[in-house]
Amino acid sequence: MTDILAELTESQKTAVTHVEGPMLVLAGPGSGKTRVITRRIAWLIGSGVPPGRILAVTFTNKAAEEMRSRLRAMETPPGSMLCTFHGFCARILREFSARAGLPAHFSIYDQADQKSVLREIYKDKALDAQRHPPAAVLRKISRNKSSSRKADGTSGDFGADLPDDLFREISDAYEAGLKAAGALDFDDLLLRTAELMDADEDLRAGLGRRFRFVLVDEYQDTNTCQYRIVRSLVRNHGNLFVTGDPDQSIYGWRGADIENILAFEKDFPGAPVVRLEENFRSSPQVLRLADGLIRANVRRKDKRLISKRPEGAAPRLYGYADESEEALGAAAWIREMHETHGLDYSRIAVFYRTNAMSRVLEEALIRARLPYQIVKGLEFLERREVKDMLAYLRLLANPSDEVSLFRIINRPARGIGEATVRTLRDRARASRREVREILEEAAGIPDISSGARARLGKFVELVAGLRALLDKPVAEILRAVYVGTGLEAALKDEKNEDAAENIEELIQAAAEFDREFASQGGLGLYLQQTALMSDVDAYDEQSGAVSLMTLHSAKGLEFAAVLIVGVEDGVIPHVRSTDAGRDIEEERRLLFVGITRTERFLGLSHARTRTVHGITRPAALSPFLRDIGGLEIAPAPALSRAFSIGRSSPTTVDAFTFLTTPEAGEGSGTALGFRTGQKVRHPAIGQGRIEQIIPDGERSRVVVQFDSGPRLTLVLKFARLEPLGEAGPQK
DNA sequence: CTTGTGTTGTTTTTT
DNA sequence: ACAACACAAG
Repeated sequence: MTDILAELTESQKTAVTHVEGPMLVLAGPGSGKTRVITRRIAWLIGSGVPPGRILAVTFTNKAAEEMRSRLRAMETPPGSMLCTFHGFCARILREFSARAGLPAHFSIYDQADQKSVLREIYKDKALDAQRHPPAAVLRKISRNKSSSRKADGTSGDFGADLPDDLFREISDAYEAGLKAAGALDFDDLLLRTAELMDADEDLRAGLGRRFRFVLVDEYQDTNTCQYRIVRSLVRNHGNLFVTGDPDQSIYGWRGADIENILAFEKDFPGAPVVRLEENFRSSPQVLRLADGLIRANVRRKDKRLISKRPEGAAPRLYGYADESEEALGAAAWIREMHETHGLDYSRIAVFYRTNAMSRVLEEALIRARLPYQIVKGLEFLERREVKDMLAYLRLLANPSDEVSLFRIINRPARGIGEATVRTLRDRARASRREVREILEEAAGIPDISSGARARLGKFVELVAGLRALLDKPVAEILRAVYVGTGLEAALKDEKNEDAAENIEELIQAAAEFDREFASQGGLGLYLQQTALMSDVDAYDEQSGAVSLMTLHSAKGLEFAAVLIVGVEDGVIPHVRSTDAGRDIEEERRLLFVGITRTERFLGLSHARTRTVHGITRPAALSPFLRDIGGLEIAPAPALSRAFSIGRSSPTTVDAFTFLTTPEAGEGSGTALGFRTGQKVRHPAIGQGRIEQIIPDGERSRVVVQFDSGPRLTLVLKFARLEPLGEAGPQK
């Protein structure tokens, strides 16, 4: 019991030893939050609470796993429920499937599955996917479900021709489709659980007794459904312990409501609030930068960030001509971190705003022969052959699963073509029955050719045969599917060794699952786990490789050295986040989250032009960096030539002078020193001629036609244009 | 019914 | 610029 409190600060102790009643822990980045949660679980158990009475909800499986292993290390008795919200809900819904009106083996549909459902609907209703983009429809459906607020009109979905009644029609058909397929999407998992507890008081109270102590991590990222679930769970005992940080709320776009944490004290009057403001992760320099940045936000709880770490290196800002140079610069930066500072590659990370930005980085790292891992776990599960295999499994577990059925009915090719499938589908729709029922009696359908009928019959038999294996270990089922369906033979025929290897890997992994979870339920749990896997879950801290990931994925992780690329207006904050009334503060928080992952070395980089969708545009430095103008940032030294690759030694930053010495930009009049027609030189792009001047105070811009081709609009202050031959030749 | 070609959107972030 | 997807030919 005593070592549970070892090496804790006073406020951490207060949180750890809290037992009855609600508590809010406002935990700044690096403040030992995970430690507090795990120690509190240990404390509760040490005080006699049976482990099974404790529920701790985390944001990612990774975080849950981390806690589990820390508890194991502390030799805390196992048995507490540590999982993600979605995992928890999936489990509850499976346990009480009958009361929830769900099939025992409901499927969980991911985004790709959702799209398939919509595709079918679009076919049925002859809708134009161009005019009414399915993605926009899905976004809206998701929003409605996860906020479970009355839909507040039709705000937001720009560009989508989606009148209310059409949306309602598609949305209704979508829900009907899911229901018929015995499937739930991610939002349903939460919504149905919330509804179930509202509708079934016995069940709600029972769960409340079962989970007498509820802990919720990352509370700032809960949406309305999750909030409802939590409130229902603790209604009788009020033992709710939440940790979070409003400044790290970055999931508003998927329905997370920062109000949940901001209003905690109103929801639970008198609840003690513990602030963890000491940061055990980042150097004072990093923290100062982060603090200066986040202070610009209005909707937050004021909070100090106090570094308990020794002084470190000054954060640097790097400027490059374009994203390729930036990527090469990143490689050089990584090398410097590794070689001069002796950091292991696995302690180094590069963050970016969008997944698409990883590509250039990858190319550069390959060229520089640097080991890296892209934290994107779903890539493997998204392989076609793997998805096919999983679709078979889902179909075995849930015969109604139409998306899975259509996916594999002709995979490998077994002569059941589009025409046949359409007939089945149309008949099912016409008679308002499930496709599988039609399929099973297909032998008697006259408008299917006898050949096709025979093939359908064989398929039905095949599936029935496989279904007999349902209770076997997952690896065994997978093997039977692989061989029995002829997939193995087909891949061999195609000489598709990659695919074959992937499937072998899948079976291997399943065998591991079987060993670990044999007792807790077979195929159902396996499918649930694979469906609820997330990107970060694949992050391997011991890979010995540099980690590349999105800023979103980075949350909860920490690295000795962090480089954030693309710190530009339009990237961070992202263009799509600035329009349609979305919250710009969330973008600032995103950068804050990225910065605060850093222990010692922080780099920010930006490119002066960036190519997106094949269009090259000039990119101004992120306006967020202006918020930290008063802070000390060491000048960015050009990286030593020894580290630079090819011709791409990084150029020193332009904007920097402005940030550190504001007076230089303001009154000097340099901005006005330019005139139309003047020849200028840009350190990265080369020579050019000013075509136009757009005066706009601090943000005065010039349009420059460069000799090398591009015509760019540049913000004078950032662009560091040199006047060239003032008395030079005039036309 | 598969295979190849052309056209289109796609990209913000994810459980 | 690229992938997915529809459409056309073999």
